[in-house]
Amino acid sequence: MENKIKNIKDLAALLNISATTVSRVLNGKAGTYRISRATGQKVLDAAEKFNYHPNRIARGLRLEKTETLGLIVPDIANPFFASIAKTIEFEARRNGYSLILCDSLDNEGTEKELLQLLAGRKVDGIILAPVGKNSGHITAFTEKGIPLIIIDRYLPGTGLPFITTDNYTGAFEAVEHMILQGHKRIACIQGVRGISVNTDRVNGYKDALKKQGISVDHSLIPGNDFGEENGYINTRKLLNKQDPPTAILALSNLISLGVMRALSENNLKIPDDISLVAFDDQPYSGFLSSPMTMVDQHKEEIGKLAVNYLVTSIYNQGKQEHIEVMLKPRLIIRKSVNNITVTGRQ
Amino acid sequence: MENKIKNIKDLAALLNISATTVSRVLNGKAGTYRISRATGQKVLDAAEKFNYHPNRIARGLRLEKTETLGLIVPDIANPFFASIAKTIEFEARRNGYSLILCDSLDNEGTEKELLQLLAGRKVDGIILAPVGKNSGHITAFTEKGIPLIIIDRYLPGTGLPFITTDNYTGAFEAVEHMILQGHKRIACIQGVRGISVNTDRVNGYKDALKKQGISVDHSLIPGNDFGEENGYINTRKLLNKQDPPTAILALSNLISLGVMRALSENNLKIPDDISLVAFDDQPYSGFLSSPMTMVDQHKEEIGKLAVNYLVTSIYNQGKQEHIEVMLKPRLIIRKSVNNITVTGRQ
DNA sequence: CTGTTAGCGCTTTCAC
DNA sequence: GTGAAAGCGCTAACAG
Repeated sequence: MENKIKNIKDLAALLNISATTVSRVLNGKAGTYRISRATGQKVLDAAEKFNYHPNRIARGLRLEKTETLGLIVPDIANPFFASIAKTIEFEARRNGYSLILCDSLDNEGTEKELLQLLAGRKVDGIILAPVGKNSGHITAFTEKGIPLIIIDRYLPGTGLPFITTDNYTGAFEAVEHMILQGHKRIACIQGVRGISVNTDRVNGYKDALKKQGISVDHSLIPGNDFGEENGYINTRKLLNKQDPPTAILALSNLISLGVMRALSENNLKIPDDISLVAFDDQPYSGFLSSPMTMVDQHKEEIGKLAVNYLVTSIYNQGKQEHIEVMLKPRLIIRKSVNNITVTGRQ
Repeated sequence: MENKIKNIKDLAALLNISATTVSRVLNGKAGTYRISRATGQKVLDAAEKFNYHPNRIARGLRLEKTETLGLIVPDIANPFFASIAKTIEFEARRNGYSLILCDSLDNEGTEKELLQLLAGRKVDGIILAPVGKNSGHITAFTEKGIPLIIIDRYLPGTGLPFITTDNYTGAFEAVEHMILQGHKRIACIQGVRGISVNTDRVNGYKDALKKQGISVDHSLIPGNDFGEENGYINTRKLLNKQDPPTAILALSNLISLGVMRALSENNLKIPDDISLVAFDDQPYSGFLSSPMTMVDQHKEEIGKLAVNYLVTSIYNQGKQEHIEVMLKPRLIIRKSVNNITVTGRQ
């Protein structure tokens, strides 16, 4: 029992057969090579007994594939990306892949380095939730031939395949909901300007307004970051206006946290004093000071589709089909939007 | 520019030098081997120009180290583990390591498989946030010689090194805080029984009670899971008692979400009708229906210490120093505990 | 200061 | 049915 079986040769020597045979059996090719049942079983038993697992590094070198996927997200502590990471890890493993997790810290330079790093580590595919508006480093990278799929955001005009949420519709429906509750002065606190997710949401917001004959007031569309602080600062500014909004659409869950902080500092209650809808439902969304109406994205679906796409691309020797998927979001109506049609409040 | 430089040999051939020299320069050993400035620069320039990065798989095979760390958590979508993963990824990368992320789905069998998987992938070290009470598969595993550190929970009597929070003190101080606010009937909704984190917290709870001369009522210590549902069900049961508690200590953030759900279904307000303190502060904790008083763990510190420990162990050829670290938690007092000393409410 | 050679552990021709 | 030998890309001994 104390024999040190460190590689396939040791095992082969022990059984008085060749490494080749052991390799074949262990890879389930006993049939293909017509290896006798006796030999096959002998190998399997020994591997089991000595708890031998082939060295996947050596295997990777030889096969020129590592059965590893890379995942780059801007912030794994953000519950949105954490949820996505969970389904991706699960799906990857189900398909025999391991996941190298990289956090780009919302920094484009880091993102670029990370792509290089993953290339050096010979991952078989990459799932990227990109940071910013620039995509030069990504398109340059795809020339290396490693399959890559963009999630969450997409980079228009680059031809990079992506899976994302139909953010336009998400915002449109959220705003329409608020309008139906009587709101006319609706603010929209933006995330990073110029990136697809944000642009689409803002456009959905504007179009919903226009459709109802409400003109767009650009002073009601501040902000330039998906973080909490941006929500806080801009809510304060909005509240200081002579004609403050009766409702706010927060373009991320973190922004909504900042909105709530500013509101509570001003002793303003949701939804009595002001209404709020935010993007991306979280487990705690229903338990906030006012259970929050949210635009929910299909995080599971995004993760599944991304992995499947990559697995298929890898199977086809890296030939990537171009796909553009936009999943319809879902408006979860809770209690953060006040109906002001009757009372005419504010 | 269209030369395909796919390995170190190609680059060497192009420059009419040996692969050895290229390797040495690229590994920063030009000095050690007294390689001429001219040659050194030539190599660096060419690598830059052709954007050549050595194949780390081949390197890993040769060096018998992959510069990869494995991280196993029970649920990466749980913000507690997501936060920890973030600092671990950051610290790992800072030390030149990449992170393979594994989610054990709170399942011990999966955890065991994952350990095997990581061993096969020849990670240089493993950070494990274990699932359950059993540790046989872990101690058996450490014999393989891969440095491993336990975080979050610890396994008493196994001699496995760990970094965790002083959960006893965390619970003790939380309960003491509630008692000072006049509470005497304080419930404690447990996570998984028998694991260190839970046991320590329950003991801290009991001892705080005893210290103040309050006897422990075992019917007030229900529960057996860290999830939301457990919090929900047991809160309902507690509320149905003829003598319900005036305060609840929830032993996880997810449990507290379940508590809040049950409370809101019964139209009970925090803290007016019932007080609540929970473990593990989250970004949203301050924005809940009542800003919640929380026992906060030093997630960053845990991540940093774990990586540093592993890096040191690896540096020392896998000789692991035995460490047991218990970080003092911090009670963040917000508004979810009512002072009932004066009114004598309930 | 630089190069030749061997070998990490695996799989895959090719041979019998 | 099975095995010997070559080689994936890299680096460490051993030369010189």
